[in-house]
Amino acid sequence: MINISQEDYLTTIYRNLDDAGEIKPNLLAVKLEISNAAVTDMLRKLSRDGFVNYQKYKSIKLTSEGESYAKNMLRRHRIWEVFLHQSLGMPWDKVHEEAEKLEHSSSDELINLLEEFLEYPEVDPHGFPIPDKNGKIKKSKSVVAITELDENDIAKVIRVNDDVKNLLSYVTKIGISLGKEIFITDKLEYDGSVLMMIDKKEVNISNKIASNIFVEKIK
Amino acid sequence: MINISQEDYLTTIYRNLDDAGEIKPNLLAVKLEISNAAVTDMLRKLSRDGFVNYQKYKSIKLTSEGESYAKNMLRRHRIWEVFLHQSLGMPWDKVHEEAEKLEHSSSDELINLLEEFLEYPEVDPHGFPIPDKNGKIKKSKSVVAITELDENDIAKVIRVNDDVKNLLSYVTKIGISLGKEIFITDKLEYDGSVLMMIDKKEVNISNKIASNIFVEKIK
DNA sequence: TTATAAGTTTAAGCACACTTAAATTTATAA
DNA sequence: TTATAAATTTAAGTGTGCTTAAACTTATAA
Repeated sequence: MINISQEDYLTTIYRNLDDAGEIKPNLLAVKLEISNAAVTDMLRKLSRDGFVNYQKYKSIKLTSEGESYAKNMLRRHRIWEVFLHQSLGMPWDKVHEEAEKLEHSSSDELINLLEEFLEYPEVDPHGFPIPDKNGKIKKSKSVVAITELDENDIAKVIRVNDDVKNLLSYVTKIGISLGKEIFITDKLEYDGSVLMMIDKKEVNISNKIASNIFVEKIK
Repeated sequence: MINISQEDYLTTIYRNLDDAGEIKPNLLAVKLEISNAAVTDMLRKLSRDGFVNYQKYKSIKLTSEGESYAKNMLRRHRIWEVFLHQSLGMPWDKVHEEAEKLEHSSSDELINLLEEFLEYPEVDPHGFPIPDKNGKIKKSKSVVAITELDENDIAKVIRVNDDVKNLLSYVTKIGISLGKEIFITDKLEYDGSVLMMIDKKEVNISNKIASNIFVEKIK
C-alpha cells in the first residue's frame, strides 16, 4: 500500500515533468523541500513498487501505473478545491493548502460523491482541468503564458499556477482573477517583465510571475 | 506539534473514559489495536507534552488541554459525518470510517466554514451531539441504553454507537434507525438479551448490542 | 493469604522517511 | 580536453511509532 509521502512524490513528479515526460531527482528534492539523498531512497522504493522507472543517475519517468495514481491524486485535489471555494466560500489562494491535506484522506467513493454534489465541475478554482474517473483530462482551449504575448495583445486569464508559494495572493492583489481581460502595453527586453493594463490600471509583473499566468489570446 | 497518531490516542482516550474520567492503558491498547508497550511509550510523550496525566501503573486522565483537543477532534469528526451523510448521501454506517481520516486533515477554519454550510447541526448521523467552537456540548435529553428498559416499555431511538465495528450495518438490517419506536416485549434473565417489536416485527438483540443503542423512554 | 492471572513497563529491535558527510558520476564552462 | 561545479548515490545515523520477550506490579480468586 502506498502512503502519504509516496503520494506526494508521485503528484510532485507528475506536476513537474518536462517536455520529455521526465524529471531529475534534484528538482524533485527542491519541490519537496527534502534532501537529494532522501529522494534517491524513495525512488528506489517507488521503482520497486512499479510506480516509476528509475535508473541510477538518470531522469525519472512515471510508469503508467504511476501516472494513473498521480492523475487520480490531482483529481482528488482539484475536486476538493472546487468544494472549498464554491460551496464553502474559501478564497482561491487558500484552497490549495487545505486540499493538499484532504487529497490524502478521501476514498474514491467519497470523491465521486463529491463530484456529483458539485455537478461535475470541469476546472478547479485556478482554471486547471479536473481528470475524470478514468484519468481522462479534457483538452482545454489553447492557452499560453503571459510571457508569450506581444505588445498590444489582448487576452483573457484562464489559469494561474496554484503550487507556487504566495503567487495567488500576490496576483489577486494586482487585480488578476480568472476571466479578467488584460492588455499588454509593453515588454521589457532587459528583464523580461511585462507591462499591462488591468481594469484601466497599469501593472508591471516580473517575467517569473508572467510565466505562471496562462491566458487565451483574444486579439 | 501533535500528529495523527497522537490525535487518535486523545480521541480514543476521551471516547472511552470511565465514570471517574479515567482509562486504563490496556483498554486503550485494545481499542487502538496496538500493544500495551506501544501505549506506555506514547503515554509518556503525551504526558511530557501536557495532554494527559500519567503515572506508572495508574489509570490515565486527560489534562484540560488534552480534553479540549479531544473534544475538538470529536467536533471535526461529527461535522464531517453530517456533511458526508446529509450533503453527499453516504449511508450512516459508512461515514465514521471516512470521517476518521478527514478529521486529521482539516483546519479549524475549514471546520467552521463547513459547520456554517451545514447550518449548525446539533447532532451527527448517529445522534451524538456536536461540540461547538469552544468545546461546549449541548446537554441532550436524558437517554438510556436499551438494556435499562423494562418489559412493556416504549421508547424512541436517539443514538447508536458508531465506533463499534459492523454494529451500524447490523443494526440497520434489523430495522433500527434514529427516531424509530421500539416496544420491549421481553427480557431474558439468562443472557440479558432483549426481545422487542420494531415496525410490527419481533426482533431479538443481544445484551451487548442493546448496550450500544440509546433511547428516550416514551412510556 | 497466597497463588495465579492480568496488566504494565522495560529492553531490544524493526521499518520508515528523513538527515549530513563523503564518495562518485555527470554536466558545464574555460 | 580538462578542470570544476553540480547532481546523485552511498554510508552512517536520527526520531517516531510500532513489535516481541522478559521483568515487574497490581488485581482476582481460591
